[in-house]
Amino acid sequence: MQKVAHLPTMVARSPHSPGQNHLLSYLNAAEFKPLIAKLELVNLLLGDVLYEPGKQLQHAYFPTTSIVSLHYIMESGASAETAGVGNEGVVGVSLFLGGGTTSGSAMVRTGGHAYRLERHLLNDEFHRSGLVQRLLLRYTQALATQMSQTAACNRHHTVEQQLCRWLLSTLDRSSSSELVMTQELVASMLGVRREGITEAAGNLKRAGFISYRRGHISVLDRTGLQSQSCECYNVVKMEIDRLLTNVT
Amino acid sequence: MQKVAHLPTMVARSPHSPGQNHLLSYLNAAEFKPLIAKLELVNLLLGDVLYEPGKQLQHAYFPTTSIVSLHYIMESGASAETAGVGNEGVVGVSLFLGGGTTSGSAMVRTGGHAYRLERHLLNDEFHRSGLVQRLLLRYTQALATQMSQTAACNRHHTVEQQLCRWLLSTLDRSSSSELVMTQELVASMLGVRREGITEAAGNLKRAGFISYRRGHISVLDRTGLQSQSCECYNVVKMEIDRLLTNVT
DNA sequence: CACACTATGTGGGATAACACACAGATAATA
DNA sequence: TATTATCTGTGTGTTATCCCACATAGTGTG
Repeated sequence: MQKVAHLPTMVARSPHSPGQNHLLSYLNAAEFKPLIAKLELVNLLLGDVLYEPGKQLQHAYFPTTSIVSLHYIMESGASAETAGVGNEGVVGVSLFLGGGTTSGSAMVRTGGHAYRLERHLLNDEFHRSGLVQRLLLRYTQALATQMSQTAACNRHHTVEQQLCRWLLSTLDRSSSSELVMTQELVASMLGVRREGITEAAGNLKRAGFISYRRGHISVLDRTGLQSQSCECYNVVKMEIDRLLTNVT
Repeated sequence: MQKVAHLPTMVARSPHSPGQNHLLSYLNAAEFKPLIAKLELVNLLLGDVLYEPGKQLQHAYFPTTSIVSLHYIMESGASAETAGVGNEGVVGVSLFLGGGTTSGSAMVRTGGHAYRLERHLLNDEFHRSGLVQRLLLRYTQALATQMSQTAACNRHHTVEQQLCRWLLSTLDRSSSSELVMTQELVASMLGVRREGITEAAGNLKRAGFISYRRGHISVLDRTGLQSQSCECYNVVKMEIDRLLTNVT
């Protein structure tokens, strides 16, 4: 998913580079150097909460190796992920949309790095109405696509199909085929019971698509997973590609 | 929901006025007269399709008395509404977000009127970076809130709770307490079977909250419906109010 | 008025997911 | 190494929703 062909000069050689984030990788022109210089590299730990309902977000986060879950926590305490954000996107669209806060939360679901930008700097850049604005708006549409696809998927597809979709989209945001996460975490992201994930994962293991041990899931057969996944994975992936490839 | 207190001059006295749409009601300053003049009043019929996956949208629609459903149609043919748009919003955010098309569809679910604006005119105005842009971006966030709340709601709440939520939000967009719609239509919007709606509606009727006859549903006790509804109705309503009240 | 069409009501059986309870296995720590 | 935490596996029973079939009741039309 991370196409950096349009960006020969910024591809990461050093362990950390803003170019590892797909949106930031577009900003290689000289005019963006001052902006890039203001990015702050942060290390996000599993479970870190980037925002909560009603709390003013202070920074936008551009993940590189981390993955963040946007989710809603119900009054009952149950929760459900409505979208995920990895190196293809940015956490904090409400900053430039104007709301400042949202009714949902953002939590780190895979530890790793991200570059963050202070909210006023992001807003100033957004209102220059240039490439950054176009990128952020297109990404906003990609995010809306994810949310509405999740709504339809939650309605019509089985836990096993959804687990496949979720593993595939997580894999796209990871550098390794071994994902570090417990079944408990996956369950809370999908908003189902842990036992349901145990059962679905058992099926996928028996089919030879994945293997796992306590806290780790390895994808052995990506194609196999796709065959068991619902269409939602592809719909979202293709829409992200369409919206965020060759933005000028 | 349609607070027009900030707009004393444009409140509808004539049967049709752009001021009946909450977003358009903000545009009462002299500078917007040329824009308002370019709005075209259209009559939308139940079932009209405003856009489909992959098809370039030609106009943005600002409903006044009509209600439009944004939904996704699965490969299986099943569908699910991901958000509704009435006099509080606009259909076609993908025009200014940059995608042009979406993976979902938009269909009229309550016949009525809307004002439409040719896509280039909308885009030009958006890029003036003034009030219209701020309104559209805030509405975009409200729409995203609806989508993600629908995702969580589909995961955790019962058909009856969701029916209450849906009736309440439809009522907010209607001038009458009698909604013109079949149980079949409601079922396809919520993405459940018609029998499920028959059963849930029967319960609400027995409780005295609604009455209905072939093709018509009347809300008798709004408070009763709220008591049976999930929290999702209020979350979305309050967020729309917060985001779209007193925008300057 | 008769008819066709569509909407609504209801029942029986299947199934996916839930809730709870607990056993076994693995990792972290003392 | 022993102990404790936590994670994973499994069973039983329950429930919401689905699927299918068909009965009943409105509504519009010729």
